[in-house]
Amino acid sequence: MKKISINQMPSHIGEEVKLGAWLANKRSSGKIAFLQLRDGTGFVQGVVVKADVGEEVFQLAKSLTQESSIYVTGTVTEDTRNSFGCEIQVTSIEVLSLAEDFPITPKEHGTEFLMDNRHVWLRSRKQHAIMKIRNEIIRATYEFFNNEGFVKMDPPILTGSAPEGTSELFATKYFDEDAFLSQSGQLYMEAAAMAMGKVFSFGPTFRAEKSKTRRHLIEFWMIEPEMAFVEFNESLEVQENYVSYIVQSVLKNCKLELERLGRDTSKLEAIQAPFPRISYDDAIEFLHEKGFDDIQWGDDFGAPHETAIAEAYDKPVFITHYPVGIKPFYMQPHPERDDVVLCADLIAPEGYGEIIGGSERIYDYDLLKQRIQEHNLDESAYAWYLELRKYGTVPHSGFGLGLERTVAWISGAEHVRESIPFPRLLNRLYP
RNA sequence: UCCGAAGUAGCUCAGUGGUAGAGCAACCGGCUGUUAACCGGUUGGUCGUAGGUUCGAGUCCUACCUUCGGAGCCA
Repeated sequence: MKKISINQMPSHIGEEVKLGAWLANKRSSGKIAFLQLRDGTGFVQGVVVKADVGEEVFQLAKSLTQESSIYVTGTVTEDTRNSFGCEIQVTSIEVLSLAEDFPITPKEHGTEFLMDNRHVWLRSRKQHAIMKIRNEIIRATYEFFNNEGFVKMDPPILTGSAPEGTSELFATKYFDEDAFLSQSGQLYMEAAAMAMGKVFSFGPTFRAEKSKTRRHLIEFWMIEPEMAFVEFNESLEVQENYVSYIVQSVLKNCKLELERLGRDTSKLEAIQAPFPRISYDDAIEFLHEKGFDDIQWGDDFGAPHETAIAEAYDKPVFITHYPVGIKPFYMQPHPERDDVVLCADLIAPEGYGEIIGGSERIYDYDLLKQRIQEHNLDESAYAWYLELRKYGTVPHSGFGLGLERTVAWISGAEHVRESIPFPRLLNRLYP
């Protein structure tokens, strides 16, 4: 008899098969029992009919506890009453381990309890669906950048200096030296782009910020492409094509998961390049028209401002050309204005906030050196970065996409803590 | 760091100065198509911690702790 996984069942209808599974839940009456089975690849219902299996197997089925691990043998049948399309008519059950007192019952739970039990919360249908969507976004990311001729290059995680000096860093020791966990691989990716042309990284990022919102994690994953000979507007096109690609990939390959999450897929279907662009200048004017009198030209947007702008569109929107004073030192100035830079943030719809920040980078040696001095940065730490502008400098652009915010948006999760397997939050280092 | 809310059974909550409650989970029983199944029964408590007011405090007061939501900052 063939041992298969749940996701293979639709192509084995009518056959007798064996499944390794956990019992997610069960319902039973005097003569029939329904076992909700899961094996990681999917969820399926097992039907145990007393008249067919006999007293012994039936009593065994009724005695199973939530999350017990079993081997189930039975015949795969078609069933159109559920969206998966099949069931298994159980003939025998082998108990591998009888679970006791599984903490997450089929009832509501509070956030703290669920987070304390994250190691087993991941087994639930909703969390499983979000993790599958996260995986699909990662898979589509590799596919997109490979198709576009990018090379994956990995920047270091341990660094010796603060790349931007703005956010707080996690400090650690590197033998006798001070070291910090990476908060962005960007500067290294610029060096990589000068070697390989178009590159992208995908790795963890650490920010010791005391942020406590649904959009913030202390440790999160970022995709950072960097492209030589690519100017500002060309970079925006890559960004909108990339975001469209991952959304459409999820729609195509995660139908069951989106359904299980109750996601409104019509909103995702609309996510097709090109995306609207609004300049910082126009955004300020727009906000004033909307009655926001708490922001002036030169201020950075707060969360309510971003949300108000995003609500005006049914696609992600680029906010471009921010004032030079509220952006990092490495951004290329506008060719005709010295008060704004060639940068753009991409704001996701439905209040999920900024998912991409990007810019064209300064490629003139003297200007970059001047900016490093203006920002009071340690010149010796940036010597290698500055040198990139000495040896055949070229226009280049890049951006960073926050994976968890993107996962939260596409899956409709209310908080980024559900879009990463083991979230690191302000007061959360366990499990 | 600031603003707001909340801590009562394993979990989710009710209890508004006078005997500590319900649903779910667990356990026992019933039920042939259930979908957070349903029905009956049983078990289960240092009411976040410390102090105070009161004849009497889960309830009122003070301090502290923890969690949640938001702000700032950012992806």
